[in-house]
Amino acid sequence: MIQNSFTEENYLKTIHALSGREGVEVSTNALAESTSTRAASVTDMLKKLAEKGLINYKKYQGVTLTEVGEKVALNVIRKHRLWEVFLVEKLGFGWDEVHDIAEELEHIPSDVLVEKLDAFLGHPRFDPHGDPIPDAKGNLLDPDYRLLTDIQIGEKVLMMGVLDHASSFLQHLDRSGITLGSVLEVQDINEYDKSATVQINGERTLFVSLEVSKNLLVQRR
Amino acid sequence: MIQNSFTEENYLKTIHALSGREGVEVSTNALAESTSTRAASVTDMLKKLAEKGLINYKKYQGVTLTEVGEKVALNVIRKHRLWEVFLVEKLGFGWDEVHDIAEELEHIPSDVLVEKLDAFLGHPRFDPHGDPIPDAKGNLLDPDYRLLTDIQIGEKVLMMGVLDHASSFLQHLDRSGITLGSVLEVQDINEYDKSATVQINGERTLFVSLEVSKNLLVQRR
DNA sequence: AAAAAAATTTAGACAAACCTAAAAATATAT
DNA sequence: ATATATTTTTAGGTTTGTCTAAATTTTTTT
Ligand SMILES: [Mn+2]
Ligand SMILES: [Mn+2]
Ligand SMILES: [Mn+2]
Ligand SMILES: [Mn+2]
Repeated sequence: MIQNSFTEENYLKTIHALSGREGVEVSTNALAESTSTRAASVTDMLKKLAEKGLINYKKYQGVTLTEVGEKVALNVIRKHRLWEVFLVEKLGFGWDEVHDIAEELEHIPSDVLVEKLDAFLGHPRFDPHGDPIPDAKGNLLDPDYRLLTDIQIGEKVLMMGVLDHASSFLQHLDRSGITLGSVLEVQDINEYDKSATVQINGERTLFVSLEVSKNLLVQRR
Repeated sequence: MIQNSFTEENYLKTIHALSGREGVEVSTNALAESTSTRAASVTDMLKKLAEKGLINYKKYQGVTLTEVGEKVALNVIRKHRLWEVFLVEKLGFGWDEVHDIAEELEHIPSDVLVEKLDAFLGHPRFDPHGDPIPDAKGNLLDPDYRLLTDIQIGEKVLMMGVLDHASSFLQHLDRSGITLGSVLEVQDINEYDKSATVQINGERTLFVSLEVSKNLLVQRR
């Protein structure tokens, strides 16, 4: 098996993220934006990845992952999320502190390591942010969560994940006492600013701004 | 704090290893040999490391680590050995399987990560090969072990570590049933080939070749 | 359908870490 | 003390992943 570089893996992961589940074409500029590089650099890399058979690329047409590229991307994502579980569950990091470290750990190349880590963690299905962890074969769950903004007054939902992974957002949730698994009941929605009054675990009530609601993934129970 | 590259860290670690505890000058060729590069490449890197104040370098005179360089090297060694403990103790790897993976993990840059890992492992003082783990301040124990070749007939010693870290050697020890902590009693030494008859934990006796004796670190009890 | 704007690619460079071949310095042998 | 051998450095290139500026293609507007 040929080794992909750190950088190549990051491009594949980014293409996967921007491509969405429908596998839509990703533009050069979108990739430049996401990878904090210039469009010209992206073009260079796309040529190389196409050469290696990891992406489908036709000049000016955007890119999608090939089957092989998808496999590689999902394996990197698997490692990222497993390491995040390790950092939170075993080392006691906060969910707001683990992304950057996992960003490095995800490139450690050893299949045995990943499988042993997975077993050590008890084969977790979700990472600390509620994102599903692909299995060793590259199967990725697609839990159909909805946003808190889509929930009607009176409904009770489970907090299942976040759209925004920024540590500032996660820390805000910590201060609000909203964690994965919290039961949220929408008691009222303000007409003017769409902020919601939400009861948490049948206890405290809390005002949740639209900005926050838009980034909370929840599930009906 | 300025970041050193993966490669720079490996050079510093190698200089530390070749420099020994006396901090003797390391030659360009020795570094080329150890890093599997050419002397010309080593010279390039030495210039850069000297520029950064990590080594003392005068053309043609060999190199030593500066205080700062030593700190960096010891921190990399600390991370390497802690990760090896993790891989063996927590993930169930054999001591013959962990070196290459730790070689990658040792470059993950996060002081908090190292300290949390250290705590999670219970502040181990030695790695799976018996090598002492530097503390957070860069203090490194210097246990004065001796080689099994220096032990007289009739003496009982504790197996404390290995000089050779090659997996082939470690696997040979596994097959012989010699592990860290084994009590070894030298019962006889063959005049001709210096092979030893050794009793392990007061049980089985075993023939140990000179090649093996030369690589076993032991301690009088 | 042409013009203007936006997106993308090409051309030409650069830094990091490596290489080979040649030159220079140091060490060893006569 | 010279000659020879060894070690180390310099000179000039290569590859990877990046950059800016210019050229080209595609998209949008008029
Ligand atoms: Mn993450
Ligand atoms: Mn995550
Ligand atoms: Mn090791
Ligand atoms: Mn070790």
